[in-house]
Amino acid sequence: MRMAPSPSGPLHIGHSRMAILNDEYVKRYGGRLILRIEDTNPANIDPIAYEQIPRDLEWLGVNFSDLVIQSDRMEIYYSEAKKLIEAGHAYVCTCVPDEFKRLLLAGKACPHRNSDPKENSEKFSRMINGGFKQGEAVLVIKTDLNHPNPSVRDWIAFRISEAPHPRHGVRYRVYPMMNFSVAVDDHLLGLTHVIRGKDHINNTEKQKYIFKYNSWKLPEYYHYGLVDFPGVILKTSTIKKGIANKQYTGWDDIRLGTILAFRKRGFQPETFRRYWVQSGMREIDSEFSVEIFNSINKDIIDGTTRRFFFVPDPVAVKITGSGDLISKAPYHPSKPEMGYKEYHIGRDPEVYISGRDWNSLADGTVLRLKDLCNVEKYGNIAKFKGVEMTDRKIRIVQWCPPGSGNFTVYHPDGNNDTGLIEPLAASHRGVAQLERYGYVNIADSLTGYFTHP
RNA sequence: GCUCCGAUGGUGUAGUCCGGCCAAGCAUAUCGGCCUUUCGAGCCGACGACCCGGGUCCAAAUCCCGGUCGGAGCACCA
Repeated sequence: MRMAPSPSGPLHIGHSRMAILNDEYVKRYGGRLILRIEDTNPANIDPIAYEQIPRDLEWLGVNFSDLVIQSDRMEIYYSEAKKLIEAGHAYVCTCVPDEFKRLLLAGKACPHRNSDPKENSEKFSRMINGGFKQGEAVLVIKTDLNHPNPSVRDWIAFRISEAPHPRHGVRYRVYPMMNFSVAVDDHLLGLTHVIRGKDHINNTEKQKYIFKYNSWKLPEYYHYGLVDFPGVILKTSTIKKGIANKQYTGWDDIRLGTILAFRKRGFQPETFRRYWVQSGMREIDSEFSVEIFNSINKDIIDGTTRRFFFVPDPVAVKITGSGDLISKAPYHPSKPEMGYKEYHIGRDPEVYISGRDWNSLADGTVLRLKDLCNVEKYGNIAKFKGVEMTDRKIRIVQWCPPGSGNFTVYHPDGNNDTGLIEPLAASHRGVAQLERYGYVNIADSLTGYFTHP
């Protein structure tokens, strides 16, 4: 099995399906999993990817047994190409690109198609040695000029790219196209099964010619359907542009669909795995369900997540007529073993309640400050009405004690909420449930990232 | 346009290869109820689907044909 991302940037949630499906297959049935970085287009490489892709995979719990970098295997591709040229299965074409296309669409041979292997070998060497400029010559694999799908007809295997390569600089100028290097590597690395997206079905057709010409054994191919991620920003070029012009803070900006962003929001690796395993390998296209993804994550974290109070849009409220007030509550309502939080806030304290609650209540309404006491609202005064829970039907709200710090929660839709957070939460790190608000990854005493409701 | 692929409730899926045990399972969402000092979690219940039309067959979500809709690819990206 193998995963073959292009190193145009860190992995995003779309890649995670490919990685997890392959990994899951190996975990269940045995075998090896190769991470093959496909960096054969020097113009579209972000060096950060060489480091970050393995890190993303590690975080996802995907264990690969080998790491292969295609640009380190150029000599192999060259020698495989020469073999095909000598066998008469490939030729160097120096037509202008438009002419080449026109002929193929018409199902006609280009004038170079029948040149003899010797001449082609020589021209290919000239390509490698700099005898042609970018765009002047390509190596083409002969297939079938009458193939019903025009894109499968004689396809390009190598082209010249003068862009410097982040790993090799200007050492190479002739790079294999994905269909060539993929076919060669899939065979040479001993691949028995290939799982990849349905968008590669046509590529599989093309790659089969390489296997046929070499009499190589074909792997089993599986193509899963495409997933639409509504509203999720995945496109590498968009992200890069956004980072460059400061619209995004980086690859881990929580508005993005990168693995880094989900991680920052407090999603668990296991969530990705469960989601993609549940989605299966059907060839049907589908829409990513944030709802289900969130629900899986909640299921995983709810039982171990501490509860805290966050008060967005706070208003100060003076409690009158109370004795010394003490609030003591478990960090998790059904897990007392997780410990308790406790505040001693004295007599007639000033506390903070969300304006969203307080302002929606009429004077004279009795409400309960959770784990503290009942009060009756009068303007900005809360008349103390006892600490005992007497009526379960009244509104129960979260509140913050004196001394609570400012806190901002950033949401993936770009909005944020500011307010106060209770002192014990400000020193907590990681995902917590902010009661009646949602799950939030507390990054520091001032900042949290919204996970999901 | 051409080539290929697909179609199960709001959403994600199981079942389709080898027709009957599918008057269609699960999850999520929604709605009720219970429980709970969170609008969280848990428990119970309800709602809700085999794209359409033909055919084969004792029997079709499952096989065949036609249609419709949707998707992918279409050449110096991976």
